[in-house]
Amino acid sequence: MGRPPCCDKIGIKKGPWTPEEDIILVSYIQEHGPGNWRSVPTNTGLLRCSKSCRLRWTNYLRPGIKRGNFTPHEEGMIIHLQALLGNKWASIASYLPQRTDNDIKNYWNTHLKKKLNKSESEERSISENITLQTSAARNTINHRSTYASSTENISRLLEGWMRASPKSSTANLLEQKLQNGSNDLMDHHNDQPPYEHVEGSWDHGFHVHPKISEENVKCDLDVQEDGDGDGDGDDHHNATPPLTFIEKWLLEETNTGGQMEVMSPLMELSSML
DNA sequence: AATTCCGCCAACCGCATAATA
DNA sequence: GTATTATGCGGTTGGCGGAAT
Repeated sequence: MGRPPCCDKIGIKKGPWTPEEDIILVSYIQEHGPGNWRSVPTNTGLLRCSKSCRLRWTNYLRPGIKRGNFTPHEEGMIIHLQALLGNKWASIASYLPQRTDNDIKNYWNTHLKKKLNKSESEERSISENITLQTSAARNTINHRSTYASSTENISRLLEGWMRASPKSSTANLLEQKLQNGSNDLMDHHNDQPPYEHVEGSWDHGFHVHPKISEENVKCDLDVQEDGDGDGDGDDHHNATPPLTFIEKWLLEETNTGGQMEVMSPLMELSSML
């Protein structure tokens, strides 16, 4: 019953990959394409489990991966996407096609978290001197970890975005949706990346993210709203494409190589967090 | 020069969900 | 419908290299 076992744990090699193993894996995937990881160790003779092969491919060998320092623009995107989505690294990575979720996660844990903590404590020391602060404002500062779970706060973030974006009408719609009670924006387990139109190619040194090849572009927002009581999902589908504002905005930012003048309001927002 | 400390990052582990017999 | 495995994801760890002492 069920599927056959993934791989027997006996004789499985662990630890760093050797160049020889990399070559074997890459040439196998070039021939057969990524996927069906279960058969990779068997067919290649690699003494690795399928998981390890997949991870090695997605995090290191996959073409189109950008390595090295993160640009300020990428940094800004990560900060804001993290505020919006929480620690949904795969979802965040889908907005930064050249970066892996692992890379982003590492960068967050080693750089950005410290950076934000530092600015947060500075912010706190300043705020302690301001007596006319509302308790809500204090919560914003002191409960960053739960920030993304608040629809209200997401709306506030979007307010900042709208100031920076020309697509205010779409933004308004999205904000309305959020204010109507949808708080599922951060739940990206079923999210599809926004760049499904991007075509991967070996020739261009770019590979389609595994998730891109799946054509079901589903919107968590709409799904959430279908369950909000009115049961009317069609209107929403006609009214707004899934996450259009956020996704297009981010894509445009990426494609233009980083427009810091547009990012600056976001930077201000991040310092608010 | 030797040792210790610290930061970075590749890889592993465990869990949740999807897929399949 | 159920049992079982595959796959994907996020959290965590361990090794390596450079900085500090």
